[in-house]
Amino acid sequence: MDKKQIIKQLDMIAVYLEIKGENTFKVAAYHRAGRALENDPRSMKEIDDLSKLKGIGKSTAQVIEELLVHGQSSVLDALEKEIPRGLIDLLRLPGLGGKKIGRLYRELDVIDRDSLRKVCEQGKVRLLSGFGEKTEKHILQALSEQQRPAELAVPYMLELAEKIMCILRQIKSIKRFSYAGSLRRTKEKMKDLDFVIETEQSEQTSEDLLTSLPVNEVVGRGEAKMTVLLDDPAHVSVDFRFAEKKTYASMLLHFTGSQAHNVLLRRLAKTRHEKISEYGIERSDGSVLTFDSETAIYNYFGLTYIPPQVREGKQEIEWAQEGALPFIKCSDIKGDLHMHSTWSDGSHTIMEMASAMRAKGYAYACLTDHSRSLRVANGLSFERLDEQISEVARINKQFDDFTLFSGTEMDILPDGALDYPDEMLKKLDFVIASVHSSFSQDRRHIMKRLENACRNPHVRLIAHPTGRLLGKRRGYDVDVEQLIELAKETGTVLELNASRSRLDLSAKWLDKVQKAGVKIAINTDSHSLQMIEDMHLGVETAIRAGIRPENVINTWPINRIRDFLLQKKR
DNA sequence: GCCGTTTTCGGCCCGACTGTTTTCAGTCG
Repeated sequence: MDKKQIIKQLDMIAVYLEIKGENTFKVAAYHRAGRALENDPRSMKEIDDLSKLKGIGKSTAQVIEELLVHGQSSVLDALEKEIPRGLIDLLRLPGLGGKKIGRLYRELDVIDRDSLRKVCEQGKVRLLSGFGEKTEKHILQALSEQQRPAELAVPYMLELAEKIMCILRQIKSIKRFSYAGSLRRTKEKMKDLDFVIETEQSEQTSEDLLTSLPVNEVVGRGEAKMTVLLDDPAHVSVDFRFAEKKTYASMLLHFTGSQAHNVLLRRLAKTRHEKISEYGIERSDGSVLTFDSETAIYNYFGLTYIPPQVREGKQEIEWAQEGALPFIKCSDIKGDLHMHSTWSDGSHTIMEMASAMRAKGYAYACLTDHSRSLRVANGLSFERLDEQISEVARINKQFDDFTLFSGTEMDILPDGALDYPDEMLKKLDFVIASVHSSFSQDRRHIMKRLENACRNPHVRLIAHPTGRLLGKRRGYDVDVEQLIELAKETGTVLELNASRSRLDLSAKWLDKVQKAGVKIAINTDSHSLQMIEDMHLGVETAIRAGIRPENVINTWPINRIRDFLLQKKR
């Protein structure tokens, strides 16, 4: 049994114990044992003494040992025999937790959704002490509603968040605001949206929000927060937390999370006989400190600033105790090496794109329109590419503080051939190769195509290496580890495509890319002026993977990039 | 169930909101 499976079994034990009404700390202990395994970088084989891990003691170590040796756990087996499986599903219903489900099971013989619906319809639930008519009604409602997808992808959620932010900017009682939660941590998927809002009149603000937002249902509303379900197709849940000026930073820190990170911070506070909450830091004498920024809060604890993307409750506190985290920042980016113009499928002219890149403060950018075979994108013929090279040279003359490179995003054709011959490619400053067709080929064919591209002396970068579209399609069957090896061997750069719909490669792979010593380029693949702004999503994804700026070629100054492009590949 | 530079026993992260209750438990994040 591998680590993932073992963690799942530990979490299952915790869930069963929760329904059994066990001590919540015992329940948490099983979850914590799972997290301890998850956060340890070693494989199960490499971990010799389980109980040495913090969070794993005698009992949980025994359960894990048993799972490793026999593939099953007597503790879990006993729980499965004792407690009906259908109850697990009920935990997903909002408002129902282990305690209530346990009582429904013991007192009304509820074992699954159907039996729960029956006792609700019979009016039996409202008779239990601690339950009432409203609870019964809410359960019935939850049962009848279709299960929403557990998590939605970042492109959908970010667009929704942007619409909400437009509305927040119009509301007069709002002094400032920020999105928080998973979106601020740049997770690829998330369950809901969180906003922290500074206001002196929270009552008025929530009133204004309700009149201007497309709201389907108000889930909860109080002085300090409001939760609504939006009227979008997915009925996304949005939390608004209201803060005063002096608590804003603490509120933002708290609601950016993650939960696991907050737990680490609270434990750290506790060792200093202090208490941290969304309202500030309470010292041992009872006085409460507030802060102007998240940085000030971290510094108070002797930590350097921790970017949201690494606040996952792993080793980030220890790293920040040792000194500044050496990860890339948005301000490190000096250029964007992948963009399109009206010459292929972009919406803006070469001049418009170049000017926008320059206005963003970049020292350089590279125009990479599509190649001839990509007809749907109006790919450039040999003649048009020649023309474009001249046009780029002309435009380039108009800048003295900005360089526009001439490039291409060339298709790797289904048979593995490249879309332009070498004589064409050598005229260009920068050649990107990517897969845009025959996604359903098997792994062997896909890898052969990528290998051909890597081995071409002119191809400097493989764009969006897996071809995935977040929330839409999985991408093609690529062996990323083998691709990293190929990139290393041939001196090819791998892209982190910063477009919100891609974020490809993902943080998980980027970590391996950096460890292999392969260089990365973070590019927006912009097809419009607006898309240029997605660069921060790429940088944030890189931060999640712990990428250092020196390993990202578009952090390099113009001279170094120019040298790099002039040099032959390895 | 886990843990110990306050502790081998008695804690375990903190607060908002709802629905049930007349002071609080359960759920959620």
